[in-house]
Amino acid sequence: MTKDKIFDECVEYFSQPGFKRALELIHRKYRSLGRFSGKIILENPSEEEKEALSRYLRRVLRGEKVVIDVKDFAVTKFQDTKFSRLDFKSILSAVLKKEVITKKEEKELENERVSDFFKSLSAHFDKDENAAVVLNAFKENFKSFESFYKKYSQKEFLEIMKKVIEAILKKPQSPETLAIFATRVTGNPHFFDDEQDAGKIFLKLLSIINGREFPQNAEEKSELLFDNNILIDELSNWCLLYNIGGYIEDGKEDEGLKYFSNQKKPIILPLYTIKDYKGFFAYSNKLVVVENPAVFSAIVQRVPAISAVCTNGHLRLSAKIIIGSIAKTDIPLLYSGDFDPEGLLIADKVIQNFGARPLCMDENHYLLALSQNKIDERRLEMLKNVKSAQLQSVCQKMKELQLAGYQERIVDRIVEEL
DNA sequence: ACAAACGTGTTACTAGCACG
DNA sequence: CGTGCTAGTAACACGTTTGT
Repeated sequence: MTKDKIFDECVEYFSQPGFKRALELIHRKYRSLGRFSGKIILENPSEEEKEALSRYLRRVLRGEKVVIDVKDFAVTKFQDTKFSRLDFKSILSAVLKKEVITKKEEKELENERVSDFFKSLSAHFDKDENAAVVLNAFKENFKSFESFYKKYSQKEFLEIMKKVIEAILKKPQSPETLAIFATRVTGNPHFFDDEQDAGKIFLKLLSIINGREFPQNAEEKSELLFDNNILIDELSNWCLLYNIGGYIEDGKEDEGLKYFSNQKKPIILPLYTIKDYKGFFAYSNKLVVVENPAVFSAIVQRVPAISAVCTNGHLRLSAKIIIGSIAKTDIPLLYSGDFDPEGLLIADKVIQNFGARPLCMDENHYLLALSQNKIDERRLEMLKNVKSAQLQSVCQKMKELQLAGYQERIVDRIVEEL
């Protein structure tokens, strides 16, 4: 009889249904121990199982529980069969139709696969020193990319990573929109869109290389990309300005903004336009920042000499760039917003980031601005994120009253202060 | 003595909700 | 309709316990 024939015969023998459960358990034991030892326990064995196992182990098995010594099963008793020249492990593998390896071997195998992956990736960027830096950052932080690695086949992931790393190496020297940038690098304008995995991976790696946290929201995303000369939402991310000038290059004032200021006309600038300025400044000796466009409008009409920025809700990148730039010119910054959790959170950010002074945002003005609108528990929770000392007392009062207050009601007081 | 299993505490994602 | 928040859940790492 040839070796193959006896192997097949052996597989057939162990494939009988009575062995199935026992062999599965033996397989599990081997995975954890790395050898055939220990005990397995079959609860409630069927007659079929008892019969098959009794015959093989040459002892009578009965009762609700069958305990089998794995070493006895796989080594001692196996030696006594006519299959003794065969390897029990390969038989087990053939019967269960799966690999018989330990957890440790499994890990090592996986590590090897990952290391092969890195090798192929490095090979693609052969001798490029800049790439080596990026590759290193990727390797060292591989953990945070593992979910993507698992999601794709190695080949697919390799292709994605090639493009992502290429993109980082080719990031623009002067501002460029994401769609144009993606087309330049990959031929596909949507390749790095942030709902795509490639976009997420790109952002992740970019944030690591920039030594930053991964962007938590749309604004942080815009900001990270903007700092790398990539623009998203370049037309929808805008900011409302009044009496504010800009520098085209150092010291050279922009005539366009100057014209609108002289005309006392508010204007809206999108990120797309903002990107071309070197800096911004206020024509007035102070800057007032407001959340609400209606209040902005009232202030501009009644105090025409003021310089003003309207954030129109949450602080967006366009407003941050302009306010940040004006803050550097060392003039006082005043902020006024609504008295609700969102409004105080915005105020907190403006105070923390740009050293602004709250304008009419104390407890007294809160009481004047008070409405009947209830604030629920969940929204009140947000108040605990307010860090500024200047806002603590009004936060306290709000938790007490659980009512919102609106800027519109205190426009007169705001105007008086300016 | 060693590795695996278990339990616990922390972190990363996801879904659902309220707001503008 | 998109956004940011919280809370719930899954994944993960660490230290301890258990079994051979």
